[in-house]
Amino acid sequence: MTGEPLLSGPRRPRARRGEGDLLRADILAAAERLLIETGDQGAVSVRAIADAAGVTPPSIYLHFADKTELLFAVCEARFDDFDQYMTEAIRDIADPLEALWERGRAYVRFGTENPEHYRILFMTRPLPDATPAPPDRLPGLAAFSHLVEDVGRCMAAGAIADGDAFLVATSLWAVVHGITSLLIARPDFPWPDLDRLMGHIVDVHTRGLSA
Amino acid sequence: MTGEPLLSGPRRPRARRGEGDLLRADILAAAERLLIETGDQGAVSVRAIADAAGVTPPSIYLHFADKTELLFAVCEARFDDFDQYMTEAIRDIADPLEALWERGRAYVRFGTENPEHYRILFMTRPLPDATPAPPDRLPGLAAFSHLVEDVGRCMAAGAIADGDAFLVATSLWAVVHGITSLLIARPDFPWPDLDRLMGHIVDVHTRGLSA
DNA sequence: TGTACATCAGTGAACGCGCGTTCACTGATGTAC
DNA sequence: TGTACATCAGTGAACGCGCGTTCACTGATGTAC
Repeated sequence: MTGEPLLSGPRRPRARRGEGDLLRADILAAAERLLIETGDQGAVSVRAIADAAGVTPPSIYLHFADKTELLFAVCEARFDDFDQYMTEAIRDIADPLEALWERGRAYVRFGTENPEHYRILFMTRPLPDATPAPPDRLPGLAAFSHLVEDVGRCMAAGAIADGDAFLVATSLWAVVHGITSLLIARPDFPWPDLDRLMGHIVDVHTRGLSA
Repeated sequence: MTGEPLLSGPRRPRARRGEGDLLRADILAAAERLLIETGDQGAVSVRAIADAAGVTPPSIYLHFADKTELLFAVCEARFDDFDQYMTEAIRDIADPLEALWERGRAYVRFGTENPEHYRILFMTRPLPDATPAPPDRLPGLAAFSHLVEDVGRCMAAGAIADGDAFLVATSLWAVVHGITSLLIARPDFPWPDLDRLMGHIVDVHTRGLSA
């Protein structure tokens, strides 16, 4: 009596000698794909990832010490994407205040279009890795620094009142995160039209932060 | 050879006839206690809840159809607490604008002091219950309605510009939720002093929403 | 050019575990006569 | 007041399952001579 095949998906061809690291990328891609498909971090098991990558579970451990390290690596890659997405979105905007608001809109857009990524990035408990990572390599720090720089530019241009750019950036982050995460976590709420809501928030902050 | 005892905690005395519902309350209390202690919804198993309540796992099913129903019941109770906490906090504040801001501060306080409750209420995916609950019984709606009323009072008093109270309330909710949930999910971030941050946000909104 | 060998990518089977849930049952409690 | 009985709260054991991880291995690939 033969058992079920260990791999239900297509089998991945074995990498050539010296090219073992190719599998690492495939595993990361598979893990991310599963996160998006299932929409549930808890449902993404090592077995499922291995299957999606076309290999057997032990192969995972050739490239990652354990499941935690694997998921952490997925997050790091996503943070980079997120930062790039926002940078791209405001590249051609000359007015610093408009750039700041567009960064906010891009933030909400990325989050709502990639809810599972966003959930991993900002809505889950920090991995119990216990090593709080040196502040200069805190995942997501680059993106936040870019926000602080945008705020600084607005202050320099006199578009918003001079003050603590870090404090202002933190509170703006809270606003866009609040919208994004509530849209993800409470889709059943009778949300007003998103553009209208964002417009209102931009208005309030334009007046509230004006010089 | 005798096995391990099924209950590691103290055994709960059997309820008297007709008082079986007492266990229901004990189970809810135990589930909530575990959520707070472990700080992880996934770590709260039916077995652990039963043990904490001093009964065996099958007893749970005398009172709840399944685990989902049990956790949902816990959430409903928490929503009520949350609403009451905020109502209490602003009871003696006559000025409508000051009451509005204090409601916000109470919101953040409740969330950061009860992070696991808050996580269940607003940071987890809606239970796959699939019944989106009639809007009038949406858990948490009472609390939100009270916020809308506060905003309406501010508009009536001329403390903030007239407009769509629902829209304003939604965006204020997003702000306080943003702060609360980020504080919970990203404690390692170099947060500014919370009072200072809240003060800044209140200032911005006072100016931004002024008539 | 041919062959023995070391290296490397990946496999198959199994481990021990905790999970949600079901089922047949026990034994205390209140009730009817 | 005494006893048989129905009811009810809760138990003990087991179910099948999927999990993360380990271990000894296989077989293809490149290299040294």
